[in-house]
Formats: sequence, structure tokens, C-alpha cells
Amino acid sequence: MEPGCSTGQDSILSRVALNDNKAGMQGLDKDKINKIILETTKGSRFYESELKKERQLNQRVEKMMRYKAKVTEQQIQKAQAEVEKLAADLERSRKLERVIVHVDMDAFYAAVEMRDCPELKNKPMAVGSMSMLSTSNYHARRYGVRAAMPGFIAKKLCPDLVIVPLNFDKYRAVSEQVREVFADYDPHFLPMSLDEACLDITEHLEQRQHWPESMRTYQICEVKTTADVNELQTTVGAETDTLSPVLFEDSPGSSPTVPGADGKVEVFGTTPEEAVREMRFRIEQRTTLTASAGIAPNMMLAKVCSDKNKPNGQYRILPERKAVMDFIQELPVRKISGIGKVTEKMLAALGIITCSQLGQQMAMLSLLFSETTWHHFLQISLGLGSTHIDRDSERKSMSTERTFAEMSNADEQYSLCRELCHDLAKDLQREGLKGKTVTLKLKNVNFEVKTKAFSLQCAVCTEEEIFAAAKDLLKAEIDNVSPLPLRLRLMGVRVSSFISVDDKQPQQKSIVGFLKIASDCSSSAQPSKSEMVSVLGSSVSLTREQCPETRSASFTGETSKPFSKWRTESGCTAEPQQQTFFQKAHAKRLQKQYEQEETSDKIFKCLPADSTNNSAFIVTTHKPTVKTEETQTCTWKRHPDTDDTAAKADSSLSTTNKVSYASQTKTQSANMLQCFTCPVCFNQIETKNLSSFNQHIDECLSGELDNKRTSMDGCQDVCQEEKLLGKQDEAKKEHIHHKVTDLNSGSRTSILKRNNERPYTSSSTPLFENSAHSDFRTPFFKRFKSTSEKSSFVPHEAMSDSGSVSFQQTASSVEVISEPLHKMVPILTCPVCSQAQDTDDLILFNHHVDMCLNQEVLLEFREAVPPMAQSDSKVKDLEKLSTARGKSKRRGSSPPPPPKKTKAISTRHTIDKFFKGNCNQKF
DNA sequence: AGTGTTGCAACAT
DNA sequence: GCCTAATGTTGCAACACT
Repeated sequence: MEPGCSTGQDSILSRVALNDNKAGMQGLDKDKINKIILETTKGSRFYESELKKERQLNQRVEKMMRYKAKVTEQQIQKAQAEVEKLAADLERSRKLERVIVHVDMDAFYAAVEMRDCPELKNKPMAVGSMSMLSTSNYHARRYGVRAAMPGFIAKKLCPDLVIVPLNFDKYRAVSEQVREVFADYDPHFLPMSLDEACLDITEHLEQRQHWPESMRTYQICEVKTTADVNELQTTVGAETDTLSPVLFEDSPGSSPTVPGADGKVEVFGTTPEEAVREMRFRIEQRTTLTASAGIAPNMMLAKVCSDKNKPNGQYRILPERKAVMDFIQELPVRKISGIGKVTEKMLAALGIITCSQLGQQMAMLSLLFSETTWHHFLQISLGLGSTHIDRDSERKSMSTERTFAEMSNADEQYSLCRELCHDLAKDLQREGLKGKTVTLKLKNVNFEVKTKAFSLQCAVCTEEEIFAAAKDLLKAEIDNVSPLPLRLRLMGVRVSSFISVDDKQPQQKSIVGFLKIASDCSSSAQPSKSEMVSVLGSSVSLTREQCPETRSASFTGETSKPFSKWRTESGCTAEPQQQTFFQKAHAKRLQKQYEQEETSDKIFKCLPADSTNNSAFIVTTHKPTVKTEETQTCTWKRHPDTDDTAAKADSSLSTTNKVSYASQTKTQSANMLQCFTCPVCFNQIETKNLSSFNQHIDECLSGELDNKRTSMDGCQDVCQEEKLLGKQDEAKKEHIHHKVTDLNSGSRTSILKRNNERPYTSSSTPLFENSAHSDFRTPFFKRFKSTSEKSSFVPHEAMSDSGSVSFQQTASSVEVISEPLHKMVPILTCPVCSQAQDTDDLILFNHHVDMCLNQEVLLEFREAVPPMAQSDSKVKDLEKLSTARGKSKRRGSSPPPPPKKTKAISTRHTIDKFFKGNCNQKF
């Protein structure tokens, strides 16, 4: 046996054996079940693979223990001080006022199948295939059959098991019904998966206090499943006494739907428990399916609570520190979302099983685990979690993968690869996504998984483009094992690093490209959604030919006609289908687009007017050949507790020359009056349907409105502004003025300070070393300041020389932002016409630039635009690909990626949903 | 040489 | 005989820049 391989049967059992950490699985004959599982699985390649993983994990544990043995008392003391300090900080920031609810449908897929096929109700059944089960009903769980178990093993455990194939369309439809109920309690609820969601019902509860009883009264329609469940309880209960008492018994807060109650009414109270009981009642009435819920002051606790009284039950942790700590004390760490098999084992090796033990060993944990990880542990031990439900997390990647019987033939492998690329391309195009990284995932017959990624210069979304990269990665792997065949059991293709609106210059259909009739270089038949968004968001993109003498200076007014050198980068152009685009677009996309613009830290915005009428001038310059990015951003970050109309001005000068105009309008719900910003004339158009808005744009494009709107003088704009403001409430008007004032009073220093508030995107390389604490740990881990400390520092860009130069350049072009303007009158020079503007009002100035820019765009358009040089970057990608075999290539220091904002609602659980952080260990 | 950035692999649900 | 599929986050090391 090799060193560190102490894995015996007991150890491997933790991997392959029954995991009864699931509702309905208590009191089973685990030994008997495990014996069957082990007999079935032993000797298989899967088993061998699990053994290998187990050995690796054991080695990790041993390494950790060896390090632990070397830790000195002095180190522990020092660490203890740090832990206590952070704990005190965290304690101070504890928030108990939100009422967070986590709802989880009971055995969802199985319940849906049982509902639709009554014969299944009293049989042990599972949903999935012989290869893998997704879930099982409570009958099947009595036999040890559970989710993530292969069907063939389940059949050994329960020969009568009925396996029903998955039917996602059906589950999606039911999920939609459930979500409609959720939306009544929190319109911003966060779906975690088809059967799970997190809600913040704080506001609902406030309103509910004033509701008359009639609004809390529901008529009971008898739900058959309840009767059946009761029947089931009797039946199953008769079979075994070990059935969990909560399994089929209504818990105190559970659904009031009882047999014989048909036609009666049920009145729900105003407490959180009553509101959640009502929600579950309504779900059951609507779908005849039951749900369980957890109510707590944060998401982490709510998630744990929802499991507490499963099925068909609920549990609440009162919003008091003591209640939280009492709940946490004896809670096994494995119950916490984010602590998996590996972490559980690592902690168990340290004698940590419960959350209170976790708290007791924090000093040691801080020495053994990375900063992120131990911070996460500390939060758990204090019962802290996220109190803010963020629905805006966007999709980061998209992939498709397939498992199959052994495939060793290279031709077949390439053909499958192409097939996967085809499917993925379709999915990407459906969601309008393009990404720069293509990853190939391979699993060989020994269950060894390997992923190989390749980053392209150009974002891709077509089958050919993806396949071009994927097939090379595959070839590299085939060559690697040659002359032996590559024996695969799984292949997957993923595309990630989605480009943001700002980033997609080389491919983005500018309004010019969009209007130009030309063939689509990307061979993508359909315009992507992002493209639609970019048009809808009125994003006009021009790219200037690289021209050093006009770079940067163009914004200072030193160059007389800087924009004359701009041309469109519209290699990917579309048919003039604007009508179709607009018709297809949903108002939400406009909103999303605005948010994208707002959160991008690589844009310069003179001033967004307000949240409902947001017009911003964005200037970024990039010089692709220059390695250092000259970017400086000034951000007025939205305070989380304030309203959503963040006053914000970002300035940046980086090195590709790019000007884009973006304007966005916050929209209302579909059939309400909506306000759109015309991408041509920038007028605010109020309309109930997009068609009339489209018509308006058509008119603008045809020049009719263009002619009508010849004046660019401030008066007209003021009138328009006033007109608009008149339609908003006074508060918003006030807000605009406030923002202008805020901008004007911002001195350079204050801007830099505010810049610190810019949220840090996650970086594996911390920015600031904590010398005070790093001394004794640095050899093993890089130690850095805690997040809270980081925020008090000036961001690295702000401190860099190039950053300050860039800032000044920016500042000189938009003096409004850089000097204490309440003391001086700014001179605003239009970067398009180079004329000094006789106004200090940024709104007016923006309007002027909008118009100038627009004139330029239309002029360019009329003069027929040369095709973009996108092919250059494609050639580069090909060259890069050809040299990529077997070894990863590092890219040069290109500008950091801006926050990726693509549309998506994550339907997966992520640790981050419950905390901020992950659990990767150092060992 | 020190530090920031990027890509990959591992680990999580 | 047979052990899924999709997606997110982080640590670490290699690379690039100053």
C-alpha cells in the first residue's frame, strides 16, 4: 500500500455508501443497505475511481494534520486575536430584521409524477434512469433509494421500484405555477432551482399588517393528495414504526388542507409563520403538491430550516441572536449549504462535527484554511448569512455534456464533439450569448475528468467557431495518449467569459452595422440577444482606427475633428430587421441593459439623468497594442440602503478607441405605459407598445424627425427635460438635482475616495497584504487584509501612475468631475464637434453630445461604412489555437474584464447565495 | 524581484 | 452491466508587467 493510503472499506463507505442526510431516510437499516450497495459497486471502475479519490482526500487530510502539528501556541494566540476581532466586526454587522424564507418542494419530480399517475402513489418510485436517479418518493426512501443513486443499485435495494423517466417540461410548467405564488409574497424572489426558491417577505409582512381579514382568507378546495398522503401514512406507518413522525404528519405550521374541508374557508394571520403557511397552502391548492419552508433572518439559516420539518412542514428561527445561536449550536456542519463531503471530512479530522465546534476551533482553522474559507466558517459559527436576496446574478457559462458507453474511435469523438458544439451553439444563440473561452470536458472510462480550456480573442457563439477551438483541444488530448486510444465515457463543451455590452466591440452590431445590409460574418443566422439588447439599449458603437495622435487627446478638445477618423466596427452586420428586433424585445431587457451600463466599471458616464430617464454619454478609449491599461474610474456607488437611482459617473480612458452612446429607460410592466429613449433622436417616447416606438424610430431613421429636430440649443433640451420631469414625481426631480450637485461638488480627492466604494470583483490575488498578520503564515498562505479592511484603501488602479495620468486626462476632458466645481465654472467641450458649450448642465451637455454623435453616426452610415477588421482577430485566434496544444497559453495583460452582465437567472444553488465565499481548502 | 492578471483544475450544489 | 448534468466559485501557478 502506498503511503497515505489507509483507505479501508470503512473509509470508502463514506463515498459509496448510503447518505441518509435526507428527509424520510431516518431509521433505516443502514448496514444492510450499505452491504448491498458495496456488493453491487465493488470492483467496478467507478468504485476504483472513488477509492482513488478517497486516497487523495486522505492525503490532503494527513498533510493538514502534519501542518497542524507544527502550529505553535504563539501562532494560535495571534490567530485567536484576529478571529476575535473579525468575529466582533461580524457581530456588529449582524442583521436580524429581514424575514427570509426558503421554500423547497417535497420530492418535487417524484411528487409531480405521482400526481399525474395515481397508480404510482402507493408504490416505491423514483424519477431518473437505470444510470442515475434524480429523486425518489417516500416509499422508495424506506428502502434506501435516494437521489443521486444509480437506478440499477436502487433496483437491487428495492426490486419493485418503478423508475419513471425525467420530464423536465412538465416540471418546468409546475414550477412556473409555484413561482406565481412566490411572486405574491416577494416579486423579487430568487429561484434556486425548479423546486426551490428564496424569498424576502419583510415588505409583504409590513403590508400584511394592514390587510383586512378578507385578503387573508382562502376557500379550501379539497386536495386529493392530502387524503392520499394520510392514507399513505397509515399504510406505511403500519409497515414500520421507525417512520419519522414528521414524515407524513402535518406539522403545526403545515397546510390546513384537510379532507372534508372542501368549500370551507381558512383565514391566515399576519405573522411570518401564518404568511408562509398561507403560501404553502396556496401552492398546494394550485398544484396539489406540498412544499416545506424555513423562515429565518438570513438565507443560510432559512435554507437549513426548510429541511427541518420536511416534508410538508415549516420551521422558523426567531430574529433574536440567542435563537440563532441556540439553533446553530448542535447543528452538524454538513447541514450547511456549501459544506460538502470533502469539507466535512477535513473538519471531522479536526474533531469538528457541529457548528459550535467550528466556532471553538476558529483560531486553528484560520491557520489551516484560506482566508476566504475560514471567514466562511466563522460566519457559519455565528449563524450569519446573506440577508440580501440578489436576483441579478448573471449566467457565467453555458455547457452541454453527454455520457455514453465507451467511445475510443477518434472519428466518432470528433463527430460527437461537433454535435455538442452544435447543440451548445443553438443554446447560446437562443440566449444571445457569446463567450471567449471554450472548454472541453472529458471523462475517461476510469472516471478521470479532465477539462481543457482555450480563450479566444473573439467571443464566439456558432457551431463552427466553437468546434474550431474544441476540436483542437480534443486533438491535443488524443495526441497525448497516442498511440493508445482515448477511451472516453463523457464529453462536454462549455463556453464562458461572456462578453459584456462594452466588450463586444469587434462583433457588436452598432446601430450603423445594424442598419447596414451586409452578410453576417459570424455565420450566425439569428442575431444574438445581446445584439438585440445593444440595439434596444440604444448603444451606438464606433471604433476609431488606431491613430495615436488622436488618442485621448480627442477628448480634451485639442483635436479639432477627432471623430472624423472614426469608423464603425461592424463586421458582423445584420439585415435591417429592427422592427423584428424591437418586437421581440421585452421591456426587461431594456432594464437589464441599463443595469449593465450602470455596473460596468469601464465606462465613462458624464451623468445619468435619473433612473427612469437615463441618458449617459460613455467614452472609453482602448489601444489594443498597448499593454498597460489606462483606466480610471470614478464611481458614485449606490448605497445599498438608498433607492436605486444611483448617481454615478464613471470615467475611463483605456486603450482601444471606442465611443458608445447608451441610453436607457427604466420600464414598467408589459402593459403599462412605458418610456423608451429613441436611439436616434434620444427623445423620450412614452408608449404602451413597442410597435409605435419602432415606428417612431423608423421615422427618425428616415430623417423625418431628424429634420424636425434641428435645434440643439439648451432651451429645447431644458423644455424637454422639464417636460419629462413633470411626468416624474417631485422626488425624482429632486434626485436629479441632487446628483448634479453631487457631481459638481466632487473634488478629485473625493472622487478617489468614492472610487474606493467600487465593489471589488473577486480576485484570487488579494490586493493588500496584511503585514501585521502575514509574518508567520506567509510561507504557506498569502495573507491579506480582510474584506472590510480592503475597502478603506485606495484601489490599486487609483494608485498606479498610469491610473493617475489617465485620470487627469479624463479629468481634463470632463472637468466637471475633477475639480471642486462649486468654485469654478466648467468648460465643457463637445468631443464630437469640439465646440465649447455654453452650459454647465451635464444633462444639456450630454444631449448636445448625443445629437452631435448621432449626426456623425448617420453621416457615417450614409457614406457607407468599410467592413471592420474583425477578421484580424480571428486570424490571431487561429494562430493561437494552432500553438495551444497541450499547454495553456497566458494572455498578455489585457484590460481586466468588466463585470459580465448577461441576462440570466441562476437556477442552481450556489454557496454564494447563502454566503459570500466558498470552501476550498488549502490542503 | 515583487505584484497583478489569467487560466485551469478542483470542488461545490 | 450499469454511477447524471449543468453551472458556479476559488486556489494556485504561470505568465506579464513595473
